[in-house]
Amino acid sequence: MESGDLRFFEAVARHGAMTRAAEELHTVQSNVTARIRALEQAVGASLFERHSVGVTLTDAGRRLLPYAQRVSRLLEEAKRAVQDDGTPRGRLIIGSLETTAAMRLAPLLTGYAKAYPQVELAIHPGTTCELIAAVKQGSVDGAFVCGPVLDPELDQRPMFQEELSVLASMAVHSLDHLIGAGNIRLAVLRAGCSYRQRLEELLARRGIPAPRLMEFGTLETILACVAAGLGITLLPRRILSSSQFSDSVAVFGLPPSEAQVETVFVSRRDATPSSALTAFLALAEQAFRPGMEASEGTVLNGSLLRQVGKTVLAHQNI
Amino acid sequence: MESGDLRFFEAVARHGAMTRAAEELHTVQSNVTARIRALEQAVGASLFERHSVGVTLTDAGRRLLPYAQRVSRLLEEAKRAVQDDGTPRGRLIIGSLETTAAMRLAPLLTGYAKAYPQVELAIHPGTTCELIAAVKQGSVDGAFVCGPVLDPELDQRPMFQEELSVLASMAVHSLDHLIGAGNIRLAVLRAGCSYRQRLEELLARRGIPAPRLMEFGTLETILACVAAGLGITLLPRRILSSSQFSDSVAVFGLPPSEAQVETVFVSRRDATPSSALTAFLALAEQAFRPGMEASEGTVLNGSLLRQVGKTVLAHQNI
DNA sequence: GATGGCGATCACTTTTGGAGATGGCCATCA
DNA sequence: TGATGGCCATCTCCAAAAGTGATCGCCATC
Repeated sequence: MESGDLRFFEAVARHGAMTRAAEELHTVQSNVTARIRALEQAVGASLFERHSVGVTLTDAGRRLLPYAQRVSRLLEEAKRAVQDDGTPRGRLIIGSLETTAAMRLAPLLTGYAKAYPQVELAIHPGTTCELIAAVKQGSVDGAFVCGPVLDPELDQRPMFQEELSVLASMAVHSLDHLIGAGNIRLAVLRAGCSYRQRLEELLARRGIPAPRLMEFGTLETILACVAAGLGITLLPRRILSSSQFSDSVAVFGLPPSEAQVETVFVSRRDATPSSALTAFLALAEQAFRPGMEASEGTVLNGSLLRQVGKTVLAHQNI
Repeated sequence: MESGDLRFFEAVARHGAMTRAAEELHTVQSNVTARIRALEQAVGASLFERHSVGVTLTDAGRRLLPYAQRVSRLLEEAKRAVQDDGTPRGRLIIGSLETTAAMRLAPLLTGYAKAYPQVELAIHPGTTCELIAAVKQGSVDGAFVCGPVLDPELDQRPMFQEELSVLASMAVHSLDHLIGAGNIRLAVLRAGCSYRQRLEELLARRGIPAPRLMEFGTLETILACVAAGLGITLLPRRILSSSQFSDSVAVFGLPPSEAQVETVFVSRRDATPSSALTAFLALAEQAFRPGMEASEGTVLNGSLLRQVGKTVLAHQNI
């Protein structure tokens, strides 16, 4: 069994059709057929059921599929590892909740970009769910998400606590009052947003059914709509401090048990982190957890990191 | 980069010479040279330093090597997974401390062999160190070793407690007496034996330097020599109950903190266990930890397992 | 300075993979 | 019910890749 065959296999499985897989693989259908047959012979089991239109995986095929994916990931990682001589370089894609990106990341990112100009840094926004999937699938190297994350495939490092508050228009004088009104709308960033879920749970505990949603593309729009009285939202209180709306929305604190959320940085447990990621983590931990030692496995880069760390720390409280 | 190239690479790295690697790979040297060159081109780094005699890995090569090994392991596992339809079959190699094998495994093994006649079961004896290395390397599927095992690559399941005792000849009336004598010898199974290490620590805590060793191939020889007054040893007390020497050696108990050792079953965390291994674990847990639920991930096989479980339980206290 | 071990290179052969054409199967639809 | 279209299997042909064996050069060793 060769990794090349598995690439063919994976593409066929994904498309459910050899003809379309052939296109993706830049080859012809007869070829795909032949290699799948060869693979089936090599493993001694039939992998697809052939139908008049398309193919579907057999049980054996379903067992093989995750391995095909793991092998190709591993080969990619191997290539990166060979090229990674310890100096951070190449692409580094960091996922982040939009709120985290807005409130926390700017100084860290500028510090990192300055320290490691050879790294092409990209931020990929998303919800906790989306980002966890992206990390597991390998399309981002790591992500700041709403913790705790229990997934055994993922490494989780606590970064900082956020205090969530309910935001409403200035016309709202108390949450009870609002709840009494009965016609609440939630302004959320995205349907899968973890803060939305929390807000719904929070309302549910107070006996209020899940209200209607309004989805917005950006934090600013949400705040504007909340200020205008179109709905309420749940967001880290800190988001207001860097916002023009800090004086135009009412903030309702929550009991600590409901207000405190931990933001964690997750990354694949099984993948050896690239130097670029290692350096990022070192900076992030210095920025967000200055009292802590760098965790085990974190390769420090001597004076450079410490110096950058200080820069980041100085900027942190903007 | 293809898995085939990595096989070549790994063989060359292991032999430190292309010519000898070629032999192992059933091909000629020129071929190996060519494929290594191709691989180097594919990853964009040179992997070996060529010397007049043999080759050595470059830094980049050293980074690649573990991936080469992981890829080939993964491919093998994939093959097994495809062929594994849920019915335990094929080869299952279980590592075990010799004492554990002697005292505990017989009923479990006979029960397993009866329940799953299609599995070719093999027991691979060794010390804790050796067995852990063997599990990590994949040459055994799992092993009973002396716990705790902290290795993050390994899954550890507690199985049972042993009570260690110091064994000496009947002429020895107290340990203090023995220690005073000053000319102790330790009879051990193997230099890497974890019980030997414990015994040395135990003596060290009492201010006695590491004494001379006598190595023996089998438990019976050790016991015979201890009985004959040639030395002392540290072994699970239970070993005597199934031994002809139970009346001819003196047993010295130890305080619980030193006496209690946990035997655990370790297996690779990253490898999906074969059906044969899963079934083995289910039986082992039923045999050794009858009060416990089968742990998560353990696939039970309905009535068959329960029935076999009872059989094993009935035999357990031989 | 002869020897032996080992890698690089080259010309040559064999094997494998890929391309393109064709045929068969089957669901769909007129 | 026959035409159509989508899809897979098979076959032949060709090109690329992998493998072979002979030879050369390097260098440590004796």
